[in-house]
Amino acid sequence: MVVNKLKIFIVDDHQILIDGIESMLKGVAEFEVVGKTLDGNLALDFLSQNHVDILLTDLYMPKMTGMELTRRVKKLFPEVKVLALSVSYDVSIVHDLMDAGISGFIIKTIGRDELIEAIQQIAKGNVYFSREVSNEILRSLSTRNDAEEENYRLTEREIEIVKHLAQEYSNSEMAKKLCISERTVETHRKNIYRKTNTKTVLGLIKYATERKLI
Amino acid sequence: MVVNKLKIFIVDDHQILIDGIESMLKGVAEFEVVGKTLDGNLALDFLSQNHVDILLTDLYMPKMTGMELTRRVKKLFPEVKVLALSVSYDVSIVHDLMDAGISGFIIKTIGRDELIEAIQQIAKGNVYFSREVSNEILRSLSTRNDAEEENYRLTEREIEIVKHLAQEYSNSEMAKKLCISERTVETHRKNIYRKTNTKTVLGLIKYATERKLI
DNA sequence: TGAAAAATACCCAAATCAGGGTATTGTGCA
DNA sequence: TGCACAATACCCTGATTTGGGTATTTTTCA
Repeated sequence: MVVNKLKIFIVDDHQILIDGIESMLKGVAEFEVVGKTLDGNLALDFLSQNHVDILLTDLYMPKMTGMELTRRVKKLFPEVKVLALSVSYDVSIVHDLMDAGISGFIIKTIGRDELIEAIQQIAKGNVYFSREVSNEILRSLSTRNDAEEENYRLTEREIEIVKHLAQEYSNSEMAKKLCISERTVETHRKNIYRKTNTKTVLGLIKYATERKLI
Repeated sequence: MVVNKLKIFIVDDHQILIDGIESMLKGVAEFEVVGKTLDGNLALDFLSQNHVDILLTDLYMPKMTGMELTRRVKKLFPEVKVLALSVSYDVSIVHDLMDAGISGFIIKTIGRDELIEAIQQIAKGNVYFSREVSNEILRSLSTRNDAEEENYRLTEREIEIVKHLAQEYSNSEMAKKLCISERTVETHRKNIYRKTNTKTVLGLIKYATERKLI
């Protein structure tokens, strides 16, 4: 008797990881990788025309973040289960991901076996989090409310400013380059500092680098 | 007739990438993954006891960077060819890697085919760089020699200042912490900027990081 | 012991940034 | 159609940094 295979779709901006995961999942009889893309939009296109059980997505991607992709997927195709893959964990983002309807969250330090386990669990309807992540969630629940890490998202324009800051542009240089007033640049910068809770360029660039915003 | 397989060893702090690459290379008859670790030191241990043709290593790892691993490997086992894998390219680091004796440098946006090609090329004794990387190297070579790279050395105190700057200390904070006048900190800073030919904290930190001053 | 280098400190001025506002316009979503 | 948000721009002020000096003391080393 033929069992229906779990149809899996992979999104990651690193081709090598896609290929690797695909090779890895090929060895599992109950899985079938039905597609893969480097970019969230193409994933949405695919989902609109094909049946997919599980969407495995990287969180930090240039064009569309895993968060945004999850939101859209759950809105358009709520039956698709989403498993997020990240290089690191960050409790604040996990919280938002759960709001967005994520089914699981694993970090890249895990191996083949745990990946397979995670996929099997969420296929059953369970929720799966890497041990590191769930520990951190528990820890943060117990020490909540002291330093409320608000999770503001930077707008595209703001990220553009951050990228320029990373290249050592001054406010006036950015104003010239982007054809906007220096006042506007200052406003963006203020908003960015407020949202990221940073106070210096260096701190901001560290923040942005850690979160792969740039 | 049995052909000798290329013995490959993988080092990456992300287990999933290791497993993925291994699965990927398993499909290639001429390759054999003889080992893999999450950590450079264990790789060195392995190399001391086993024959390995190619060491495939991530560049950014917590305990030992790919750069350091490359240096040690080429010193202890010069016949082992090293292929570096990175999420992004940075010309200055590529230059240092070549000094360290690297055979190839690829970025994670490449796929299975290019990875295999890269391994085959460097096994032959050739050098392989991802297109993005080699383009950038050529570009940087063409714009060389304009800003004479004087090799001033920073004093210990100056490096101490740089380290504090990297931790987002302001001049007045450093003055307090180091028990010196704010004027002195300013002087150090001026001298540092002059010696390193930088103008901003961020630029300085980049300079210092590239040269491993901090 | 004497010269060189390093660390210290100060003066001055201009440029830049940080942080507090408010306000207008356009766009997309409910 | 109206609200929320993004992008734009301006006001103000104080803090901080940058960049040009000079100068003294301490350390290092030939």
